Amino acid sequence: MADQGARPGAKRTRRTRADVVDAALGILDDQGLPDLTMRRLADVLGVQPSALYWHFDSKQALLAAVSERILAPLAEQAVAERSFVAAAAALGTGLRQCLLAHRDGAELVSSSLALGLVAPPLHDPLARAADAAGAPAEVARTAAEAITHFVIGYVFHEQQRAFAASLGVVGPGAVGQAPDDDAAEFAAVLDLIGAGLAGLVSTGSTAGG
Amino acid sequence: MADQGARPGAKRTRRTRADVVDAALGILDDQGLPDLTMRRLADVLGVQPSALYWHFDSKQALLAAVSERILAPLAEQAVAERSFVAAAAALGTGLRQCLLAHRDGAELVSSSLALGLVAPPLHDPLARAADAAGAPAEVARTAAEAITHFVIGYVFHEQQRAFAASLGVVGPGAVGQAPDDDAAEFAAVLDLIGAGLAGLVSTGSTAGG
DNA sequence: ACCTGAACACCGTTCAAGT
DNA sequence: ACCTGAACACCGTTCAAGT
Repeated sequence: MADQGARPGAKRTRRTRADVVDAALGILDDQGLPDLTMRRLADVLGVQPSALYWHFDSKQALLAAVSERILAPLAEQAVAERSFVAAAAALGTGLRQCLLAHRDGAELVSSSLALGLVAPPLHDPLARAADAAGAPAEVARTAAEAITHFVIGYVFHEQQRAFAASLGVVGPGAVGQAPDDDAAEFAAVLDLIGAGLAGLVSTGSTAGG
Repeated sequence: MADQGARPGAKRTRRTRADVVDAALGILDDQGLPDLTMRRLADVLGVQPSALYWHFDSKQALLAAVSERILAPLAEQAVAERSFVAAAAALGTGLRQCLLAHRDGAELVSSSLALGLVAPPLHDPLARAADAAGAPAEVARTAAEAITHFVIGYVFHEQQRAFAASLGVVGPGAVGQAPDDDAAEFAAVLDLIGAGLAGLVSTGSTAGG
């Protein structure tokens, strides 16, 4: 799925947008986001850097396309959960898994999302879940905000810490956190948000608006 | 506090670490994080770029020092709240205010934090608040994780959206969100987390560990 | 439609040398 | 202790021109 490109004798004559995204995802997974440069990407594709600007307007636009690909599995995820709170938790874990599936996934998606170049991944599915469960739409939006920001922030931290550890860097934030504790801690905090959410669903209104 | 540097006739002979951080913060506020380059910073200080490497080992180390300065007001904030949940909410809003006080504050702090070059800003004060209120330390840690990640993610989004709007960019994520709604929405989600937190405090244990 | 070649205006970092 | 000067190895992007 990602191992095409500079295979010595196999020169494609033409590339498509999807080919470029494939190659970019390959570099991301193998080398990480800092090494995902237009010049390296062009190299892998056997093309001049300027050629990439025929396919994408800018590097940011390219990264947004990669972000969409990373988030794609989430759209296929069934939201047939027994309750709205359960659906929210399932989508939160699903988002985490999408981000963890690719090196620096959280950082990449975070910036595309923040720049508004990619659609918020939880808003639509949670709106549908709320509709199905009879929960108010305003609660769905608040829940989507809370969970999206928390999950991205959390996984960003996870992935950066993994990177720092790979360099042997030990900073003030790296105190005795074993990598296997992450999933448990993540689940704990997600439950925390879910508990608040359960209160909102029964009340039917957000607190600050 | 930030308007010193290339004042034409006023050439300092020597600079201190604090001078460099001052100048960096000035560039950050005036031009934003992408324009905070070692070369521009050297220019403002009337110095060669290489001179900065006497004061800091790397650009990341410099940015960490700037992050610490941005988070400094939080340390002085009194945590004498009536309850643990109230203290958590107050610290969350305090963190948001620190980040909003400087252009691209959330992005900058987020990366320093993720790299472990700066101490997590809420862990210590929340641990003290839990101690004072008789709440378990494990709850304080979970709360700190949830609130820190949420606040940084939220403000990151706020600031990036403000930037995108300043360029006239309209993407799939920028649908009808008035900038004045941010504070209300922020408060709503913070309350959401607080509600879950209240449950935890009475229970005395986190769910996933 | 898809790409080359060459250029423009930048980056962070290192390191010998100066005072 | 603090900084200069010069270099190294890069960046993203534009644009005329080719096929």
